[in-house]
Amino acid sequence: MTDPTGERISEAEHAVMEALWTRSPLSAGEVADAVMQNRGWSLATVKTLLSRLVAKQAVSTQPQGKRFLYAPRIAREAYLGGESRRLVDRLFGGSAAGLFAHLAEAEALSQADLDRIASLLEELRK
Amino acid sequence: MTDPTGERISEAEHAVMEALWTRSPLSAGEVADAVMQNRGWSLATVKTLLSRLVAKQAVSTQPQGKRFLYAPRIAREAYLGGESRRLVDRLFGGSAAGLFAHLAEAEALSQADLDRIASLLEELRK
DNA sequence: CGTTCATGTTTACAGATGTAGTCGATTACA
DNA sequence: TGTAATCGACTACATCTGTAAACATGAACG
Repeated sequence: MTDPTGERISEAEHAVMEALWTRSPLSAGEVADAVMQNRGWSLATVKTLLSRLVAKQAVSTQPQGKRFLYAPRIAREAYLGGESRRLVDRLFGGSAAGLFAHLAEAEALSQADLDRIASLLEELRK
Repeated sequence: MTDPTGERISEAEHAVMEALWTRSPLSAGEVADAVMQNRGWSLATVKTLLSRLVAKQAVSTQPQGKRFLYAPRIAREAYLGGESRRLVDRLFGGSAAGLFAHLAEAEALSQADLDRIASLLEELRK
């Protein structure tokens, strides 16, 4: 529902989504400003990405005078969930614990991560 | 190190890698047999994917008579690590705990996941 | 020895992606 | 009111991906 068509959002498009999740609605120019700080894109590129996102129904437009204001149509949470699940399914046979175990073994977990996870766990099991 | 060039492995290519991680070295035909069970690929497709993986230095070849035997050049662990890290970096600002929190909130964690993670945690903090 | 089978190599081709330029309409400023 | 700055739409184009056919060649079999 939050992802009507299930169309995939590409890496570059995702950067644009992040801008819109941070603040919206925004005009194309504003999105470009926000995004150009990290990626070095030209305004033209940002406009293309916005069009594609609109086509994918991931972003909605609302006319303001003669311009458009763009806003996300899919929630960040839903996107994160989809991507996370896809990874867990593809690489760890759907087991989130598998992913966790892997991160643990690879020592990819900081002490802060461990503390935070421990407290979340406690929450969940209470 | 285990990924000399850092060339990305695509989704389809990954399926071939899984076959080789399961058993190797294998001839192209054997890979095709293994992989065709899940994906419905033709032998031609598998051969293309193998070539691309060889080009990407993700798979090595060793001549056997007139044909090649293919084997993974990058360890599965390294691949999983790379992909997991990429996701965590891109979507959760590098915080594995962020990913965990998300999975937890999305109720994407089964009781088994929780138990397993709890015991892993205990291990780690001991 | 000729024919078929398996294989690696080459070529193909449509769709997705990254990155951007051009153009016509509009708006806002001088 | 003329002119420059904006903006959306369209076009461009190289690369990557998914999917596969065609071809050449050597091997195995009859």
